[in-house]
Amino acid sequence: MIGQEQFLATIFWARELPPDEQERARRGLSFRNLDAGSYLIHRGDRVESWIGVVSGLMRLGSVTTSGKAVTYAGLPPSNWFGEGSLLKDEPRQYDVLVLRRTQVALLNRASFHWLCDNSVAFNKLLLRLLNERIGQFIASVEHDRTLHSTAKVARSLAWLFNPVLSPFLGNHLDINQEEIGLLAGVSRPVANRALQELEQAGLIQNEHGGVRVRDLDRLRRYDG
DNA sequence: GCATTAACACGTA
DNA sequence: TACGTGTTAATGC
Repeated sequence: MIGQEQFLATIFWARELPPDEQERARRGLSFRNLDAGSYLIHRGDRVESWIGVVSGLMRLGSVTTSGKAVTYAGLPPSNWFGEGSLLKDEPRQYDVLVLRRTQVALLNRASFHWLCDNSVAFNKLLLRLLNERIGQFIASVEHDRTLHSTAKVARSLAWLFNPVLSPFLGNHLDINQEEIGLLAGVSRPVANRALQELEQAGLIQNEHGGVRVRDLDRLRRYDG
């Protein structure tokens, strides 16, 4: 089992719970290491746990009948997801692809439901995350028709760096231009040009194998 | 027109 | 050396 110190350092919501609930959550946690290119979840899988990204990068999406990959969200470190399927007790609705070597934390189903039934703090946490996701998806529907490639990249980055959904991420992330393209749904050359534009606009700073966000508010609102 | 793929040179870890 | 970046040419929607 994970130690108390590591628990508080790696699980962003740990400190929001009172000590007895922390203990219950800590006992329900386990960890897995995943290789790039593998799938953590396939659509239709049984739901076994609530999942948090400790390190690395994954992509939540699905594959259309014609075989085209569609991205719904990037999953950077400290992002927790999958509560929807747990709450509804239904099979997974999406695929989760591992983009680069990743470690995940798994809160088992029994602990998740115990916290839902007994912890006010945990329910507040879930409400906050769900509310933030609703905002993201509504904004996505609103803009999807009109966005050009640079704006798509800007929005994808802004989503990754959402401080409510990924509070431990800070303003830097190890992610290369190919991976940004995969998240934004554009090719690598287009991602490359978009990143240069966004850098010239002062919104981000490109680093070798990574990105630093300079102005998250403007990045979120960027429309070309 | 703009995007994609494939290929190349170059720089960095 | 292996990987990431920047760019171009050919091609497609």
